[in-house]
Amino acid sequence: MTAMIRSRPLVIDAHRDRNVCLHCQARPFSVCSVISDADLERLGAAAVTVTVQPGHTFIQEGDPAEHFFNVTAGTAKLFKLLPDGRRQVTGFAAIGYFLGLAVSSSYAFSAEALDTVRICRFNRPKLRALLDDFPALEKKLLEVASNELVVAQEQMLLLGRKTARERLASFLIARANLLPHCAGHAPDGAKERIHLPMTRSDIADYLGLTIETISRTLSRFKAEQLIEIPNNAEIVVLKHETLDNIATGMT
Amino acid sequence: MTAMIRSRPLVIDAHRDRNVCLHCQARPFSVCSVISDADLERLGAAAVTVTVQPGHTFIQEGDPAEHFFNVTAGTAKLFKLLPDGRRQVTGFAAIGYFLGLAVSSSYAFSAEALDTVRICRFNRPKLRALLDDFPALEKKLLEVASNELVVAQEQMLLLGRKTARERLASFLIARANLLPHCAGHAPDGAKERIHLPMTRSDIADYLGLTIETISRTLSRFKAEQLIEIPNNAEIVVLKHETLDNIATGMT
DNA sequence: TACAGGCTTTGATCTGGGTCAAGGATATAG
DNA sequence: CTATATCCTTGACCCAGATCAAAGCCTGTA
Repeated sequence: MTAMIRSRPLVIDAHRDRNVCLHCQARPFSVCSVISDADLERLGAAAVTVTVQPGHTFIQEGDPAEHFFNVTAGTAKLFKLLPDGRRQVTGFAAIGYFLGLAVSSSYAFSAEALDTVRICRFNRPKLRALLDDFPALEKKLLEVASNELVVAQEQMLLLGRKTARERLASFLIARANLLPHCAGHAPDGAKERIHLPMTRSDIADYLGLTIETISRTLSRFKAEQLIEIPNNAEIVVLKHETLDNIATGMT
Repeated sequence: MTAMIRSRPLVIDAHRDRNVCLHCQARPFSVCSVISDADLERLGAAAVTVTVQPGHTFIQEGDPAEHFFNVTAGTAKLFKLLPDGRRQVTGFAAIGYFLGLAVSSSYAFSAEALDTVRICRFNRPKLRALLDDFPALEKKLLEVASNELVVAQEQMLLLGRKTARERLASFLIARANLLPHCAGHAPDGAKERIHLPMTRSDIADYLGLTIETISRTLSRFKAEQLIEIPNNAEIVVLKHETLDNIATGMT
């Protein structure tokens, strides 16, 4: 039974709860945080909860953009392809991420689940109605879009002008800053254990490098005692400040 | 007299016309297009018209973001710098461009006028008031931000995964598609004359290359009869389709 | 007409990161 | 426990584009 469900790439959760949003773990991290508790039922009614299995591509670049998504659990990679298969990962969508800003009539990117991903799905008309009814939601989306643009420009600087070493350092620092405690201010002593749900190949495609360069550069960081690599999915940042200096080209 | 004005980097236009917006050349291309004629006076009252001389940096990355701008004439380059001077041009802002989306509390980029640039300047509180009074304006900004994100992701693909040849072809095609007539559908026969207000150095910093590579690649395109270069600020696209195929990696 | 200063082009050489290739670690299936 | 697959690491070598260097070529000034 569970095996059967496991084998299906997309699962639309059967039993709908009118209070899904009220108990949602992702709410404080997402655009939904601007909706008051009183209006949550309205929000929940517009959304469909979907579970995506690891490796499944649930948004295909170029497809008509009928749905918008909010990630409530897991992580997805967002990417664009060239005809010959070259890939650029444009970002990773984790809990709270609103998917569907970089969208006109069709999706500008594809999205694939890295692990088991849970999403809230809205169709266009229902989202439109929500935005009309809750101006705060529209304002929040604009704010989120602005932040995404800042991040995108930072990534252009990385892709256009940084060395492999600087790119990896930037990536590790950005990941470390996602951690709840004292973002961006960890001293060189404190150990920060960061989780990497993506493969080396995904990191390479995100940073405009190859897996070999990722591997070599991480090995070098390890040799320099800047990081530890307990396993492939985790990295311990030993010297946050030093890595931060490398990331910003101050070396 | 004119010489004196020329020497000042920023000129705030003295004689304010309450109907500035009504006769604005940039309106059809800008976010202001969603404001009805009846409300135009309100819009004009919130804006200050400013002229920026070529070469002047009128937005400095990191400065507190007190103003938002709308370009009404000329072109500016938007860029980010690394401490050692490496530069990434993240875009070019021409007529109708709204400056201030990639902004949190401080500017995420610098902006420098390439030629004489005219801008409408809004301060934060006044823009906030306009957005509250005209929800259509907020919706329009979200739409514009979405489009910018699509463009930004396309640029990440270019910077992360395209060859020098593909980058230049992409740039020329994007410029050609800015031309009013039949965007994106010019046959290989038709001549499209594109204007380049920026230097080779700016193009290099936009495409993550060096001026030498820009120059060599353009020379090669010329030798292959794909383009003509009547002067440094203009390029005639002879084979749009062929360049488009190069741009998308289909070669 | 000459000269200065800033772009741009072109050539020669170098190198960071890509490509190719071999092995090692982990994981899931049988 | 072994087989097969997938991912990761490391080494040897190569090349697209960077760097270094030297002319051209405008445009404005006098």
